[in-house]
Amino acid sequence: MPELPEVEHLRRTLEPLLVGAHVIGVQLRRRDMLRGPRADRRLRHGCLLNGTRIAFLLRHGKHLAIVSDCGSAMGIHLGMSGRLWFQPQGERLAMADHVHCIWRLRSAHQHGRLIFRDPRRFGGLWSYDSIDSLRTDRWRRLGPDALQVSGPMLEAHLGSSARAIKNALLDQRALAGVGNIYADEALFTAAIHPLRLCNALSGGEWKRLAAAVRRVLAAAIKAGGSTIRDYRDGNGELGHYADRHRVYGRGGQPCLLCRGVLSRAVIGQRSSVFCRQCQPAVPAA
DNA sequence: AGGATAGCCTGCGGGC
DNA sequence: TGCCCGCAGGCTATCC
Repeated sequence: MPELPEVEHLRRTLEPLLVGAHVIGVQLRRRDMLRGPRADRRLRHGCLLNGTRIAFLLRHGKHLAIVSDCGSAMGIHLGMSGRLWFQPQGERLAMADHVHCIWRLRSAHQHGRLIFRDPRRFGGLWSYDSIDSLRTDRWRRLGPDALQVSGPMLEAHLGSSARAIKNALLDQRALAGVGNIYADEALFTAAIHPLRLCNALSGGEWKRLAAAVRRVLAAAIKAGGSTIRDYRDGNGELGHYADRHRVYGRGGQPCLLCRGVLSRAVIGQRSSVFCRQCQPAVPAA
């Protein structure tokens, strides 16, 4: 369940390990994990960073990009169960099943491998000649990054929508980076019921919601993200934000604010947890 | 055209 | 012990 905080924490932990390293070999074990524009079969220079030197890592929403100093870029999406980690040379490959791609890296101070594993294969890799073409082809459809979102931005994108706010928050075209966990957490923090319709929210509520989204995401990044089952960072370490979830996964348990029982409902085919008292369906006048 | 729905995919835990 | 089922939810494709 990597959402924005997990991907951003991953970016931060991988950056010092990868930047400056030469990609001296790429082993793509499952060709169909390379998505988007068709790649040539031999992974020529630049394709999936092959033969390049890594310059920097970017993130937008839940999407990660690794950019080489010759300009080529690789897009990565972790889907539901994707993991990406660095392993120093000499260590045996743990969890070798479902490993779809391995990059051999060499730098002045360290040799090792970057490993992409994704059992459910909802994620994938994309290869581009430039970061601009990745942005144009892949990222153009995404809304503003959730870490930077403001009330007016949210209202501009969603204010006229007839959808429930919970569904709208998960729409990456409107807001990039929020998934089921942080949607529930942000709605609870903003005291907004998940079934409220977008076109019925006030300017003040949009502002409150945007602030809640930013605050929840920033706190989660600081804690290294939420490890529910699969997530690990670039060094294989767990994230600790799941200990601080106030509603996600806590249906039937007491609300931490009012001690009432937290409700669970399926909204847009996804489980949602919220507090009927703290997040009223009809806001107080 | 916006919005709802089905489908992709594997692992895990509960019930029997 | 082992099997079956439901659930987890990222996204895209398709339909209404």
